[in-house]
Amino acid sequence: FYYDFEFPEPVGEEALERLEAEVRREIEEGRQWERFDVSRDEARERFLAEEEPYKVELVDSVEGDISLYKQGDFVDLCRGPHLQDSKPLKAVKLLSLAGAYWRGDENRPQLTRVYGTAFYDPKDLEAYLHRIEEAKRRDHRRLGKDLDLFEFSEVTPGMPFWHPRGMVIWNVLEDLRRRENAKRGYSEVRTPLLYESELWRTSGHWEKYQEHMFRVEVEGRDFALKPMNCPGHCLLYSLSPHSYRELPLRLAEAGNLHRNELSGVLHGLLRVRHFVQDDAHVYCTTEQIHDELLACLDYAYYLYDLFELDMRVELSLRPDNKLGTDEEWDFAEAELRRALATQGLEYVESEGEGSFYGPKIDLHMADSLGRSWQLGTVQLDLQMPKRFGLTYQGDDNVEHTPAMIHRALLGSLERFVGIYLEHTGGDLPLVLAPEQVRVLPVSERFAADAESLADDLRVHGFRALVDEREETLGRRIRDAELAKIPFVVVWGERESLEALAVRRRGGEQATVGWEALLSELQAAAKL
RNA sequence: GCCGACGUAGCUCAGCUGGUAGAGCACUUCACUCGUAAUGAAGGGGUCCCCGGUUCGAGUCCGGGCGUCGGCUCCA
Repeated sequence: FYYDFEFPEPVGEEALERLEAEVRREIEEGRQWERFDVSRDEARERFLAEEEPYKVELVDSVEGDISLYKQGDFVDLCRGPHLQDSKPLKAVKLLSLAGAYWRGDENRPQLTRVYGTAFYDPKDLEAYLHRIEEAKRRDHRRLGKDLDLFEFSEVTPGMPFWHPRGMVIWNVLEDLRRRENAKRGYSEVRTPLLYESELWRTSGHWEKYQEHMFRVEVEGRDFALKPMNCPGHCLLYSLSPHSYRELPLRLAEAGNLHRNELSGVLHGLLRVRHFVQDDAHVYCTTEQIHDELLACLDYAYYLYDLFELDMRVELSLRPDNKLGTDEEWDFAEAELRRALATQGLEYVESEGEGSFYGPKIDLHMADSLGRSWQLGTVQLDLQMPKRFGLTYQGDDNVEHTPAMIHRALLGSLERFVGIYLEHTGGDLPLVLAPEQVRVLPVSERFAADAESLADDLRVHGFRALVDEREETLGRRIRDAELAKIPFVVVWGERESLEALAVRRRGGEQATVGWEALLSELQAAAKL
């Protein structure tokens, strides 16, 4: 609802508290809101008289008649519907203050936005706040600390330090990437981290993104760390001549990328300044575009299915600052739509959200608080190859310009791990669990046996450790549970290889033989 | 970058109106040799984010910076 409030200066938490008290008081006293429609001119005149330039602007930008709502003497714009009476409101909480640019434009003034929520039942408010608290326990930044996966340092903001346990996850993903790339006809390449600014001018990134690049001056020459792999790949392509027989040429590289993101947007692993994408660029003929797009989407969904992820699909169309002609964009957008249709994917279209060199299919997932993050992307680019003068010799003995598909499927590995931690709440499947099995000797007497059991597991390729600390069994069970270890094997007087005491994450217990345990682990560890 | 909040031990946090720092967990040592989510005792550990100012004296007050969190904008 709208509320007329003189904001105390300075705007801050104290103001928020005062506002909340005021709102509570008014609601308790009871307020009514009444709707009435007026013509645009009438609305305009009213807000002009009130010296409300923002409201005048809103009136001017709306089509047709205007609906207003009235509370006592206070009248404001509202498209409606609007609550008519405050009586049913039983719980109100103002959550936070934030600056928000007027009409979402950073070049315009910033107004103070108040976030709040209201419920018909105080219990619902409590439940809502509880849900937010719960979500915080799934926060990947929390889990990264608790599970000893990664951390950050003030000395290099936005650049993760991966701990040994985090690297286990990383390497599993990296192995998967290598294996599937090999299967799907990609060639692995490796390109430099630093390039002279000349390269970025050629690609067009310099003009748009130079403030966001890490620049290095060496002996009077201006270098920049690569913020993406594509120009390097184009450069690589251009270094030797190509025949149509080589196409499609699929170049893959999990290169280290640096982007100097604005300090205010950094967010754990989900938005970082140093990251690695499971990146690849496919150079192909026009005729090959469709099949290559399909192969990319197929590959992407193969990965998402492995991890049981539901992606939101967005088709991002030509932006204002696009390179190339409308005809090229018509063609590229149509190709992406056709691929999505063939693949049978539901998607929403986003005008103006495409990259400057081409439209893209973006694959999004939500974090624990419902915020949406882009993971995968498949982009069709007809511009970079031209800018880099890339060619291939056709069967007609004439030089042609190839098309280029940019694709990252998990997206950045950092972001993928972050989102996946939130998705699973840290209960990683066996394949990704840094420590898969923990063996607990009941007492010191059984330590040697426990160690040899863990050894056997390691020989079979599992990540198994023994917790030999002189702590009670209960204590070590608890620690294993908190560390979210998928399998705990207790070894003592009563156990033998025929009868192992196996506890699964969550508390379920069973007695199983060695062979059975091994085959269960092997089945679960397959990716 | 912008708006708001926050920054104290490895972690989570307490520290009232300025008098030079504390808890729980973790860690170390000792005792216990243990049966499915916390055994007990003792001990070590701090540039109170950084720089400057006010003051006899600053974790505490003021200014600037850095970082983090929630939004906004951005995301090649």
